Amino acid sequence: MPRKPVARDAVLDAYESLLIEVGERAATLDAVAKRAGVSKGGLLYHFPNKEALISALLERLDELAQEDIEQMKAAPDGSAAYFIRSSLWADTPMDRAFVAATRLAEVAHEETRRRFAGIQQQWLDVLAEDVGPEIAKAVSYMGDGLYFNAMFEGGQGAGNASREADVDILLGVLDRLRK
Amino acid sequence: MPRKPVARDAVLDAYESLLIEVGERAATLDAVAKRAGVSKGGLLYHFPNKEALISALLERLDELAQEDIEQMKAAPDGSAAYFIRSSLWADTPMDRAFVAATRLAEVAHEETRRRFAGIQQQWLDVLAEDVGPEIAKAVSYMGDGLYFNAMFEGGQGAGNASREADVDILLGVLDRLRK
DNA sequence: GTAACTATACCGTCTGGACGGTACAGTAAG
DNA sequence: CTTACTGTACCGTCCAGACGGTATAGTTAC
Repeated sequence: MPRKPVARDAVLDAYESLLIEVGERAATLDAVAKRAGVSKGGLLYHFPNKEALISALLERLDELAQEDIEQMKAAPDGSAAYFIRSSLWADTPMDRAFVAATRLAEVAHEETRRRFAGIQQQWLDVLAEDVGPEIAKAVSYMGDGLYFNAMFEGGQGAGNASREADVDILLGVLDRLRK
Repeated sequence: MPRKPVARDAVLDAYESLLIEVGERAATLDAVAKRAGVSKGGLLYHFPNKEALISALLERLDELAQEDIEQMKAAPDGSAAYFIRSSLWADTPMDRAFVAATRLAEVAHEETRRRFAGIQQQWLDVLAEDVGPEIAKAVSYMGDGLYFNAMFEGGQGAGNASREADVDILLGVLDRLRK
């Protein structure tokens, strides 16, 4: 069999990084190829057009989201606590895929928006099992807020320490609500 | 005296609308001029370049934010409740300016990000006076979450009715926290 | 086992179109 | 006469995508 397509993953990773760090506008095919250490021709060999690149990213997001939801269900201190903790930017594969996709949703990319809605609904369902539908909503919005802020920091922000403190505060608030 | 510069505001409004509906990428100068019913030459008469257009938008945002914070302080049922209610997308001038500016922050526009951080801090301070620093954080993140979702609906979303119900839920949760 | 061939995994260059911005001549209203 | 535009023509740059070429790994045939 022929050699493995090492470039494919490199390109996807590079696209993700650029979306996070410099936004959709600057994540051009040239920039992606350069960051991935691949020629533009090579990039287009794997992804015939930009839409294909986006599709692959969304595919990856879906996979990671499914894994995440499994872990959430199995979390020892409840899915709500897990959810809040995991909404903090921690540079995990899931975080990266999520924030990268956020950039696309912002640019009014319909397919991306639909995927997001789906994932959010799944999260909400799992949360509701843990804390009931009302608190689930509150927790869900807090998590979104955390992501909203992570967006503005464009990757490993300086405000990481203070955000960690915020997560502890939110977990405290959650405890108060549980009673 | 010469006639008033009616085109200036029309251009700003158009830019705002396009940012909200189709994102930063598609909000080109040509598109803005067309939406505003103004020639491109006319647009560039008022705003010599795109950066000037952005500055004017941020100026408008700051003005509206100051007004909003005043109203928040004066809210009869407390600033936290006011904040949650006002975080729902209601197509107010403030909402429009805020979400439009969000689009720019996403594209890593530094000045916009700085302005956002400032406004958020002011909100947080006012909230803390009402409900204390911990709950203020929770409320602040819930509000951000609400905006985060408004972004994805790109203006008057279909999910408006269900979002209104969510606001009621969040207000209920807030009441539980207040005790 | 080696020559002929095929498929995969790339590289590098080019082009057509869009976009930001300039320039400038003209017009209409106060 | 000035302000507030319209309209068009144009330039430089950037970008998505097309295209032609190359290297190498497996496959078949003898």
